Amino acid sequence: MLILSDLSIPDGLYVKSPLQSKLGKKIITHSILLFDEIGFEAFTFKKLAKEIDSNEASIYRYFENKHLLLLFLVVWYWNWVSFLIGYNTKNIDDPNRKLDLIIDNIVDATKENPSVDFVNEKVLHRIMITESSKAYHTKSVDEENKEGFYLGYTSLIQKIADVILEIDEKFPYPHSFASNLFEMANNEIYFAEHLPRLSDIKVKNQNYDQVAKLLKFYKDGLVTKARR
Amino acid sequence: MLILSDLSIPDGLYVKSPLQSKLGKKIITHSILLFDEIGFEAFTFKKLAKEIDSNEASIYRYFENKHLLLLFLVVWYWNWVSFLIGYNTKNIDDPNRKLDLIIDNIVDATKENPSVDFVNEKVLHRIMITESSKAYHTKSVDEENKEGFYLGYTSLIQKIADVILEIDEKFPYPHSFASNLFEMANNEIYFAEHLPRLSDIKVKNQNYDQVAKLLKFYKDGLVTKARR
DNA sequence: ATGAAAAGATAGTATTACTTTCATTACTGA
DNA sequence: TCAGTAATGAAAGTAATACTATCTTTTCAT
Repeated sequence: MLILSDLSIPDGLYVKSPLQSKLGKKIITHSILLFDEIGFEAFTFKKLAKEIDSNEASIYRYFENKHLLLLFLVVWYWNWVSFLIGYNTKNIDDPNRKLDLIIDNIVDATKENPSVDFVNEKVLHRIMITESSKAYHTKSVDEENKEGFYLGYTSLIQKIADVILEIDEKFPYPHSFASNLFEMANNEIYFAEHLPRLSDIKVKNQNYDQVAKLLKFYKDGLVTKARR
Repeated sequence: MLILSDLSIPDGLYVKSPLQSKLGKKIITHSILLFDEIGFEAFTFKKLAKEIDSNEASIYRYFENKHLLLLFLVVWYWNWVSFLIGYNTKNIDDPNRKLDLIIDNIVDATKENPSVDFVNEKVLHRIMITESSKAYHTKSVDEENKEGFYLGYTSLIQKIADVILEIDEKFPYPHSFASNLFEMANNEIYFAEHLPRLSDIKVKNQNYDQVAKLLKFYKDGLVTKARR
């Protein structure tokens, strides 16, 4: 089982760390389920409190508002994927193979991987697909960025960019390509499920293999030693 | 000047068409400015009413809620870009050149192009970059998709996909690539401005040339006759 | 067993997201 | 041109949201 402290999260994201107490963990567990069930817009602390037989005021002792709670989950997810990428590529030398594994983890980190007991990673992944971009498309991004809330994302992208440069040290857009892989993975899954005419991918039974194939097609087309 | 009826928008998106009356147009004009100024989350009909010296109830006669108002603007934007792409590529034969022009329009449709008097397209573009994805990442997508609210997007993507297939009839992901170009354009601009470590692009003075260059790099790397 | 910290319970406020009703203004067409 | 209708404005009301404050009870660590 994964150790919590591996996934360090900037304070400032929370009022009091939810990872240290029973109630805190219940908030995390059930906020994931509730976001998934009713979506970010309809989600309220009152509804969440009801789910866990607690009350609004208690939840406010952990998180200032639902935006920061979502951002907490998003940061958790970034850190978790980051951890898994390190974990799964640690003994791999070939950067090309490494990038393939990274793609597999980006597309579906829940596949045969360590997990944390009170976090349902499968459901968390679903939230990320639908809601994650709302966490950083706000008027408060710049301020939050200054506070280091996005270090999880930037360091994940940096890791991927490094592997891209290992394959092709002259590649002109390593960070853009890395973040695009990440964003595209979510988008393609979302489109396949909800707006299928925006995609050529078919997803059935939570099987995202075609998405991984698509990302690898991008990779092989753009990032190759022989390109120039 | 562009004729409004070129940009047809499904009814159901609005209670009463805002394009037929003075107040309706004021709502469109100022909702664009207000979304830009305070963001989707802080935007309310009450605040908008104050801006246009009207009142909440009157705005509710045009739009059910702010989500549908945003979606209206997004659909408008899709239709506008779609129109411009047709307009700017109509006498071009070379599909490769056509796709380059499409990319230019995706990245910055406000450059030297027809516009509508009561719509500030520059500001609208900014809203699209920050807020557009919120319009279709909701629990109501499927229902709204059934009502045809996303035909503007799907037909735009279909148009682009057709050009991609003109270049390379065997290209395996024409729709995914087309929608990714569109989404990536917005993302890269957003990242360049707010989370620069997620991108290699620099944007200064609203100059998005580097983004266009990036998208064309993708295009040239992936979509070529000689690829196989 | 005691004291501090955490959680629960309750109540309260301002704002949001609407709906309803009625009065006023504008516009339309015989 | 004036009667009727449609559009807008003004006001008030409701339920839910997004909090904050205060006080009591429970839990937990020494």
